[in-house]
Amino acid sequence: MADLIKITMPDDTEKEVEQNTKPIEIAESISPSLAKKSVVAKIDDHFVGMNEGIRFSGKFRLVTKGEDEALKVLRHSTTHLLAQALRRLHPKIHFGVGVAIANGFYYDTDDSDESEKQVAADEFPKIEAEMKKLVQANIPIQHQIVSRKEALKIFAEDPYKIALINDFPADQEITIVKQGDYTDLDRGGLVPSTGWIKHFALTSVAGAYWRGMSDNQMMQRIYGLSEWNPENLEAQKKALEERKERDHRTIGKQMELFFTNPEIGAGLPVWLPNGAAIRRTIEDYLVEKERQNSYMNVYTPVVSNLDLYKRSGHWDHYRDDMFPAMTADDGEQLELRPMNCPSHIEIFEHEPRSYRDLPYRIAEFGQMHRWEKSGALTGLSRVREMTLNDGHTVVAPEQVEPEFKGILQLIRDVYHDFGFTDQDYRFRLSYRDPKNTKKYYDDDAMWEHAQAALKRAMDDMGLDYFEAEGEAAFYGPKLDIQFKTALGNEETMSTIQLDFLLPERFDMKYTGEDGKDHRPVLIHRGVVGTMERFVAFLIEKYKGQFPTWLAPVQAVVIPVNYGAHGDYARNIYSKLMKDGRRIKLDNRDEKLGYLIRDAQVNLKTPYILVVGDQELRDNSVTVRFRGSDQTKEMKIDEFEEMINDDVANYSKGSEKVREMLNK
RNA sequence: GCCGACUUAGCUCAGUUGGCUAGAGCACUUCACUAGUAAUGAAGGGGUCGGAGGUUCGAAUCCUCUAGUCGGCACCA
Repeated sequence: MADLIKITMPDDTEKEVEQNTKPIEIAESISPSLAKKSVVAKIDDHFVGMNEGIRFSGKFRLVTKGEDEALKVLRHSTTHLLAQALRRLHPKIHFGVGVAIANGFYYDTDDSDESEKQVAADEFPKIEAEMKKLVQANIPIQHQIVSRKEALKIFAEDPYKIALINDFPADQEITIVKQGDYTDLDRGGLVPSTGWIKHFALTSVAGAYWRGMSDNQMMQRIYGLSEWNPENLEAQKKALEERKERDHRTIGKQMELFFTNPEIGAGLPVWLPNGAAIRRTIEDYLVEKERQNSYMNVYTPVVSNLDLYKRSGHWDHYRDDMFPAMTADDGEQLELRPMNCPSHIEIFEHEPRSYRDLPYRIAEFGQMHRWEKSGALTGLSRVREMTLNDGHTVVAPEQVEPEFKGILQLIRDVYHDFGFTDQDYRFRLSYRDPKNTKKYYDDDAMWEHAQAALKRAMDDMGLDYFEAEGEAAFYGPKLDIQFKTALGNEETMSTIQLDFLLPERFDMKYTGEDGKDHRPVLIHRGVVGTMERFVAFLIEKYKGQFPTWLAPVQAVVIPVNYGAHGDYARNIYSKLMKDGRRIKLDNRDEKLGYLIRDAQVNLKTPYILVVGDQELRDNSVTVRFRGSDQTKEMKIDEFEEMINDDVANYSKGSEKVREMLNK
């Protein structure tokens, strides 16, 4: 007779069942519909397949369709389905690690034992067809525990699996999963049979280093989607297409914002007039905001003596990512700056400083040059020349926390003006990697102290954050503000970095109240990171439909008939331009509908001003707001008041504008 | 940098297995239309097919190298 085990149901009732009872039996005893939608079971944190025996007592739970965890199980199961199909088509193919990810799954493959060509996307239809056959066959999926020796034997032909097994701790139980003729190493969390996997698609293939280490062999990572129902799969595919419509590279072309070309050089973007208008608006806004917060705006050279970066440590840490130094005739070595903190330190050091000068705040919109690896370059998000919204404040040690809070407040004020909410971002405290302290400034006490100070400040402000080891700069820990982009990536928007190292390196000091020299702390901060990345972010966020205050062209003036109304249109154009608005006069000899369409679709301008006989007579314009087909005739002064108000409050009143038009 | 794919007019894309002066739509120019809220009609100009080398009687189509772009990986002060 089998032993009894005790399982605790989700409602806390306890049940005694025979060991090796199958979860499906328990589910069926509760209700057939539950059994039908249960994907897998869990005992405590361990997965048990629906048709596998429960071995231990513990908390019992069924994972059912509709839960996020069930979707992960499905996607994880799809990796095995893919592998089985691939093994049939490529008998000698090897597999690395396959996992479920946010929108789907991937599996790393290596077919180099079989052919010179790795699996490529043109084979997807064939692979998908093979996967469908396996689904049709509804092959059971069963786990089994094996000894290390058995496992090594089973996977003797699979070098990557052997490597995984050899890295398992000695006491780890090894489980494998059998799916017909296919066997994989697996911890559990799979659907009962291949028939459960119905709606999937392979999407792309890309290189990926084995175990994520660039010294290792490169494998082919096959990405795919997998969903419970066809609607979700279609929605996923559609989302992939919509990404392209939002992509700043696509919109950048359409709206003529910027370009790059090989003649100028890879990763060196050129800002066209429309893009430059957006950027200039943001720069002007931020310089003014910084001024209000007691920052002094400065300019420092784009090239500096290389010794400056040797002294700062940048040369040691980032030499490979810096442009090669230029050597002048007289032997002086000049370096395109990758950062401007050393120059800002020189500004602080330019005169003796007193404690009365602190916090000493300077800021600069400066162009930085970094030798980004060719494979990393992408549109405006990753470039070799970028304009950094950089600022440095020099503080006494006891001022670190209040200054940190002040900077964070400035950042949040800016977010408010741009209409970002706390749903858009999360705070990351970035610490050094405790396992690899060699990468960083060598002073354990400093690190402990600084990391604790950041944490304390965040706790004081009552802000939620997460902690990330290994993300710190070499000179100190930092707060990074991570934004979710419209395309679903996460990137650093703002950063506040504590630095105890550079003040040492540059022997920074100020005279204290006691008349003695003291060592200050340097805080690096960026409110919007680089202009390139920030504008790319905004393009994607707004899908090119910039709020009026940022729009490259805030209104287009369209004469009904250029011959008859062109002069009047030009007058309106000139008046609004003179008053500070960005206006385009469309002087093409085209029909009204055509010009309106062009302004809406391509320029995505907020306001269209149509003028014809009637407007000429009334000294007015007929206004149409982007996204609405309502029009309203108003006096020019009236319109000007409206658009100026729109700009002045960072377009937060654009709802009001629409209401006005709808009257 | 690494793996893979791609690269044809300003833009978006066609161009069968290599074979006649390389195509379309949009954009641009010109002409006609006194044009009222998401594309008026007609005509015209524009590319040697990313670059270099090679195979061939013949290459946008095949091969090699190179540059750039895209999808990822690694990197990201």
